[in-house]
Amino acid sequence: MKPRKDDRMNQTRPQHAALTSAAIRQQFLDFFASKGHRIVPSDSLVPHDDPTLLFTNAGMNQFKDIFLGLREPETRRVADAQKCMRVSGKHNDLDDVGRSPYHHTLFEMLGNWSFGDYYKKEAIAWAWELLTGVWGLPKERLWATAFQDDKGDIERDDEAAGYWRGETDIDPEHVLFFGRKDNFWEMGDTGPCGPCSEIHLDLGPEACDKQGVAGHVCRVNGDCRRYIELWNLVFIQYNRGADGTLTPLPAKHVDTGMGFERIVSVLQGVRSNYDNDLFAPLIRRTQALLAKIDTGRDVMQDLQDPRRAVSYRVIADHSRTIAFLIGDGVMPANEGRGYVLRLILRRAARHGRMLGFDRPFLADVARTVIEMMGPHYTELTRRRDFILSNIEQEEARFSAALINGIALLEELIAQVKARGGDVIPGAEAFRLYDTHGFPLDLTQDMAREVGMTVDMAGFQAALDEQKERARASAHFDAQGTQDVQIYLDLLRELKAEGTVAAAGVAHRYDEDVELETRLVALLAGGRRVTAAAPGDKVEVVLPETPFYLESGGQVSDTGFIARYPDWDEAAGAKQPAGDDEQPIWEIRVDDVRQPVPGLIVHAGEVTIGQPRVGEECWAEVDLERRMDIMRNHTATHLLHSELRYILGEHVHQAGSVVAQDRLRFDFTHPAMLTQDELDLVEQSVNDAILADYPVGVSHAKYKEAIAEGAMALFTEKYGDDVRVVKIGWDDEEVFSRELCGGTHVQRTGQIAFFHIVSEESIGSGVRRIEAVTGRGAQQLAQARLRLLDQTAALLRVPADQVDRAVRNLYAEVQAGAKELARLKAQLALQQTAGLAADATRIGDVAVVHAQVAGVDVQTLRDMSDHLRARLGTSAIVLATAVDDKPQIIAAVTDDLVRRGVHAGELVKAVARYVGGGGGGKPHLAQAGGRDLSRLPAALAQVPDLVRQQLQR
RNA sequence: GGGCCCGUGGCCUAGCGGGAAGGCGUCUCCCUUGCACGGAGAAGAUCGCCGGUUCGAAUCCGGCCGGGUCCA
Repeated sequence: MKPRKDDRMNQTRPQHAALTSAAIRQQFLDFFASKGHRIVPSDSLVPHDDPTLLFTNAGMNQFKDIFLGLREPETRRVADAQKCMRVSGKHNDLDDVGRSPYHHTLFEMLGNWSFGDYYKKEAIAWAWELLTGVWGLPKERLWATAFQDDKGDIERDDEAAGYWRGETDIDPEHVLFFGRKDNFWEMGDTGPCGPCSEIHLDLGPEACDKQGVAGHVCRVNGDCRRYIELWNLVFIQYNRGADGTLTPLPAKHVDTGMGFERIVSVLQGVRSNYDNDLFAPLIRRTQALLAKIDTGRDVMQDLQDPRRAVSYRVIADHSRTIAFLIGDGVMPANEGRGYVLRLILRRAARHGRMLGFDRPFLADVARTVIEMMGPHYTELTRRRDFILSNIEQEEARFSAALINGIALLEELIAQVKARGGDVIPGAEAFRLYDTHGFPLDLTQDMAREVGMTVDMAGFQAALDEQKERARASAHFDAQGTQDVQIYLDLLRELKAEGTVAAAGVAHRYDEDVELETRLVALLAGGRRVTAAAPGDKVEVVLPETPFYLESGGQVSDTGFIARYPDWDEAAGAKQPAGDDEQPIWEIRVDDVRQPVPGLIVHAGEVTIGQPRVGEECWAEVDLERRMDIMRNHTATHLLHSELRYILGEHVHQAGSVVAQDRLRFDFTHPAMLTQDELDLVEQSVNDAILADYPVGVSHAKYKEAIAEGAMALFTEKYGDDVRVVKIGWDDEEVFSRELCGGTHVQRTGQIAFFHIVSEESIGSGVRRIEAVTGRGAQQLAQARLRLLDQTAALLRVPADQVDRAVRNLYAEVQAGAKELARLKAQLALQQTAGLAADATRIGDVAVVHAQVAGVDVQTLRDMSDHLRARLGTSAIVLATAVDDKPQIIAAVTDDLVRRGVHAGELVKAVARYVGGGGGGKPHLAQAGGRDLSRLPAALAQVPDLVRQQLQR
């Protein structure tokens, strides 16, 4: 009997039919824990310290520094499940999502790492043990690959192949060699790299999707779906230099990655990832939601329809991505990561609408994502409400964009139809998409409904043009790409000498603001020097430093490094003798940087003398400036706490700057703050200052600190040991508790005063508050009060009555202006009688041409209206002086207009005499000029002009 | 980082170089005991802000603020 498809699939998982994805993940982690690995949490999807990366896209991202030799690992064996995204750049799976069974925007990568510890033998043996021993995959269906250079330059990886044959009981025929494309891994053009060894699974001939294709042969690394890659074991053993040569690394590493969704499908015996228990519940949830809406069909049959099935899959895939991204602090926005989130969210919403959703539904699907994934990715559960409300808001924004777009498109269709066309111009379709965010496929759908098409070539051309423009203007600032190599060498050398500790330059900002130390290295112009002279720009390395290094938004300290004359004298005289003591040499420190982890350099200028490497010296932080910074930093925590209290728990920090003169705090909040809210926030922060809470710094384990409710920044990377800044009394509910490495005042009272300077938007859903404290606030208050006093003096009222005085003054001015206008109008109307009597007669036509004193243009118009009504058939030209410049109004009755008299031409001709121009409608026109003295002569022309026009 | 669109009485919109218009809402009166009833009248606008061009700017140009949207 021929085995049925299902039977065959079952053969690949004989032992664990009921394994859940959560159990599989846990078994992986437990397995490597049993092999001495430390299990670390997944890093954020938002990479820190790596501007080249939009999203975490591989398990090794968080260990990149270790492979590059920039950071020492805390332990040599780790394993984890890392959330990753592939939606941009080299790896872009977005377009395949939903169409292929295994491409996802968000996925988990299971990995185990060795940092200079175990190597190929163990990595191979353990991978085999887990797959065949723990998970019971059939050995005869597994294949292994190893590296053999197709270019013949690099050594063949017989070592790996040998371990496959020697350390496992894999069929030796199943060990194959492949070239660079499949089996050599490089991080970039230069840097660590090495051969890799992959494990593939044969799903059986039925899995082939190229059956019947002429010449197709199923094979490992082939082009069909029969053989799938399960696990990639990378052996990092070389460093590729800038010249392309490979040099063996002293410490060899292992970097492995196994796609979680795929192994779950394999172990659960399903063909498509959308059928495993990571995705299927999301599809079911979507169906259940849809079933509540009258779609006119049985949604339970939807998956039979390939097009609808794609929509369900896209929604399932994207809802995971959306929930995780927002969980990691990414907000829908019009640029960067936020834009990718918006794109994905709107794609999902669009697919929902194609299925028949007529109301927001994504948050409901995301709720299921959180229920499913929350137990392992606890940030989802912690930020549940935040995630859901953000999804709701963005979906609502999308709905608004659609409604607006539909109205615009209907208008456009009507225009095209009016022209007798049936093609919507590409440029117009693009404008809808580009400017109004209206999806192209919707434009096409709506066009089709009325028998029209869209000019796709035109659309594409417009899109290309847009892309070209964006690319042309993208200037990637070559931000002083100093060669890090010099710093790496320097640090290595200093460590070897023992002048700098193995852990790097000791960072003592927490304990001291000045300390006695030694100048261990000097750089000038990017080169190492042994001495420097006044005026030299230098970088100074000390074995330990009291200077704060910019981090967590707090700017670096400035100050001095100096050597004093009493240095070598008797003990006890080592203190700088006082302010008036002239140092032997002095370097002004303007900035503090860390070019490579562990190496802190003080950048500045030599102001006095000639510092020499090896000399002892004092490092002194500018204390006054540091105090200002500390006030601002503690105030930032108070502000954060109050914003959450007053606006709600949805407020999360989205960045901050703590400088000496101001603080800047970015946070998530959907709307502009009202004045009342701002006032309340400001007052509450000041109350907290006056309460004079103690500020304490403690160290804790990350998990414990979070469990106690400490606020952590979304995008920040925290080690296991964290520093917690607590504001409040011990025996009461603490006021604020945040993970923070910065410097703070001891008691909030030292902040003295807090004042908000501005509140603004920096993107949808993110607000920015700038504020001042202490001395800055005092100076600001002084300047403002002075201004107020001056204003009060001008108004001749006490300062506290300035607002009322201005209001009264304004009301008076307005009332006066109104009354003046009324009187002027009255006066002017009284003049119309005289003007009418003086009208020149040209046949049956009355012509009025006169200069009126002390009126405005509006009054002239009113007068002309009256004159026309009074005189009947008439042409009227009235002028006056406004700001010493002539203003002219011409009015003509309708019957005269029909007889060829045109007020616009009339007024234009008159205005020409006074050096101006004008125009208007045939019955009413307006003009102005420059030369008031010629106005009488100009007006005198009017009867002739009217006569000419009548004769035409 | 680069584009594009929008900002007009409390709300929604028209006007896009020469008298700030309409609808909803508010107020007064009339009619009417029902539902978004009908009629007459009134109040309410620094046309987002600041500059520039022009005889003249809600309108054109530039900058800023606020909102929307696409690309990188």
